[in-house]
Amino acid sequence: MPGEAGTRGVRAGRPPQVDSRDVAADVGVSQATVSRALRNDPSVAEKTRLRVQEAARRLGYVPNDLGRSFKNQATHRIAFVADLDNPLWSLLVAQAHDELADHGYTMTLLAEHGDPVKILTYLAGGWADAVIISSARLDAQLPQMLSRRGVPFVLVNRTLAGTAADAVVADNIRGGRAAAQLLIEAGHTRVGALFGPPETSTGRDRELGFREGLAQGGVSLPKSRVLHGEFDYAFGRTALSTLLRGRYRPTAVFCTNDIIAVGAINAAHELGLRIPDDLALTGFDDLEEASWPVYNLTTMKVPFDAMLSSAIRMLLNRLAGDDSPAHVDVHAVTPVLRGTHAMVRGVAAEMPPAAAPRAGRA
Amino acid sequence: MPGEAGTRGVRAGRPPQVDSRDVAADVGVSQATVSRALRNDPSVAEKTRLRVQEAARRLGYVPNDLGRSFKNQATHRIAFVADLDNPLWSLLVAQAHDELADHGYTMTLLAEHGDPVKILTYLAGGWADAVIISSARLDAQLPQMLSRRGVPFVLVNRTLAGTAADAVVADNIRGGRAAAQLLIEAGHTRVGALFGPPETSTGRDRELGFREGLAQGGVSLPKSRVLHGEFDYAFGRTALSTLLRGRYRPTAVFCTNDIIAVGAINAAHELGLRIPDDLALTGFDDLEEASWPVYNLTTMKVPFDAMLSSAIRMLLNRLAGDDSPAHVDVHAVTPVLRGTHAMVRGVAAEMPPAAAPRAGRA
DNA sequence: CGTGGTCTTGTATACGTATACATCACCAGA
DNA sequence: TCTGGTGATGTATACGTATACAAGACCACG
Repeated sequence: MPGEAGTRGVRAGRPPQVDSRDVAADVGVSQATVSRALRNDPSVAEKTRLRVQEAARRLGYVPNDLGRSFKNQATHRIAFVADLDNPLWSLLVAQAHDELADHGYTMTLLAEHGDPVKILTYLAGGWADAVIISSARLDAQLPQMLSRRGVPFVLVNRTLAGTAADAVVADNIRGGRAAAQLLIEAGHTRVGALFGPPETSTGRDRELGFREGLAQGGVSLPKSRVLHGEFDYAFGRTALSTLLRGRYRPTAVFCTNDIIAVGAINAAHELGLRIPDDLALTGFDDLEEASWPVYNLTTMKVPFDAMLSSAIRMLLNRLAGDDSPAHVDVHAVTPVLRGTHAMVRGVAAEMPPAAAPRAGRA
Repeated sequence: MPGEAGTRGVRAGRPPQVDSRDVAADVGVSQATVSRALRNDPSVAEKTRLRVQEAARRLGYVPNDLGRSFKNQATHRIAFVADLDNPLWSLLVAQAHDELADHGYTMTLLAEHGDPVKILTYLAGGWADAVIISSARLDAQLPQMLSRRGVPFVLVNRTLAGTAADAVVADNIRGGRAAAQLLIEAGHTRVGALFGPPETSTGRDRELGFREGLAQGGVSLPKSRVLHGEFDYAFGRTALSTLLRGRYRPTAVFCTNDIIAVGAINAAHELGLRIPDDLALTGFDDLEEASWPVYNLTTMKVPFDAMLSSAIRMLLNRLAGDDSPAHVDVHAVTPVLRGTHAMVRGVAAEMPPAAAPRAGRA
């Protein structure tokens, strides 16, 4: 007969694992009673529960999570799909970890750049109870596949075309508009832009809003002063130099997120440009770095904390059985005025940048 | 009879899950054959395997990961315990994710600041096959508990007192010494230091090495020019100001990691100090930011890529059955000379900092 | 035509836990 | 004393997969 005592729970080369039956044998009760006692089932007599708990502690019993998950067909685990090439993810992941832990969930990380089929195989196989998707491209197929499989998920920071899905986003269009107004009010007329990837909703919407804002203010945005690229440092750094090589260089540049702006500031620093005198910049996101003295970046605050909390709340509700229609939660964006934009007093600089007197507003 | 078709695999409110028996019924073979066919067991006839695979695809069958993990008592999942308060973690996690994925493992993230008992409960319960610990305090109990439980683990970047455990570290003592020599060779005699937490091996060893290096060069390090704090931006920023308030302010400051150095540079920027003319700085780690123009930080390169790869290799070997004695892998640290240290030409500045001619070396 | 072997598939079972149901002890009330 | 009820525990089973073992089909060869 297989499964004799002594052969059970032996993982190759490891100490034999104590299971609930061992505890039961020790106390002299059934395995079921052990299970109940440790889960504080009220039907277990107080005295028995104490004896079981004592024995469990003494024997070093820890419930086997694999058995438990298997039985319940639930893992208490939530997958976080992030774009690990975008530094923003670490901010979101750290917060998500803590909030999920508060609710008894753990988090596993999946990179978006991984094999999508493999990712789906994991997720469809009961690998996690639900999914947080923090950085989807508009054409991503994962959300549709998940909803077909009935795996709850929520999109954070970005949305998707077509799919009706729970999502939490910032009001990127308004934010883009506000950024445009900021630069226009400061007197800039020769404006440039470093836009993010058009296949992301953030990239698309911020660009859209910014263009709208400029149009409302009667300021044009010629193609020669526009570049598209990734949401990363490298793009900001190289693209700014490119932008400044043009014939009519901009006096102000809209950067579609703070990372790009940081890259741009570094490029400006390297070129010996003074900010905001020679060149004004705005970012988007209000990462912590934006407030650091070396950057002191004027930007649009995106309330990631609140957004992520909201997303997690939505997801936990779904897990609790909420089956109301998909909901998109839009959070307002607020300008944070720091030192990288400035009032233009005189005429904007020509080829050799002339100093514009500083007039910080915040 | 329970378990009739139609009631199986129904998770509350979700589409019924297709299991291997459904596929078996569809093809007209046994469940065992399905399992074998999809795992490419050579004992399955080619024709049968194709029929099974076709049916699996058609029915949308995905193996239930919970059942599989349960059966195998293995998750193909590795836990990464990190200190989420230290920005360094995101660098390590991103790389670990990809390397583990290459080997068929997924990664779950656990914050060190979480409840240690809960963490242990997870890990002892078969929750992950192995553990990477990236940021242990010297007094951490987790490693001992893991080794008692027989859960394979490896320490990255930091080591522990007493415990014999697999670990991969940088040669922090030598690195500290090299940093001291660097400043001494540049002519600094009035040196200060922003040391990290003494209860981390990195903090302790880098401090030790730096003190040794200074002693060898005959340079003293009075208490008034030393501060201890966390490995974070806030410490660097506030501590530098404190340091400069002293009577005999340092002309050069050793920062125990790059994050602290970045904080210090920001503080210097805020105070209007020129670097390296008014104040020289060195960091430690060589994060990407160190090379950015606004920082241009002279630092000690810690080869995190190689270290993490080595750690993962060690861990996978353990999982493959390697039971050789614990091994500590020490990686060399190399100075990266950039713009924040400089040769001191004249006499070091007194209270009102006088300019020292710039003499960058790299 | 039987025998032994090879290929292929089926049958049965185990992994550890949670829980529906059965059972038993005990006590209150008639 | 018997009945019905309650509280506590035991028994049996299911979750989905992987695999040892049994067994059947088929062929080659004597």
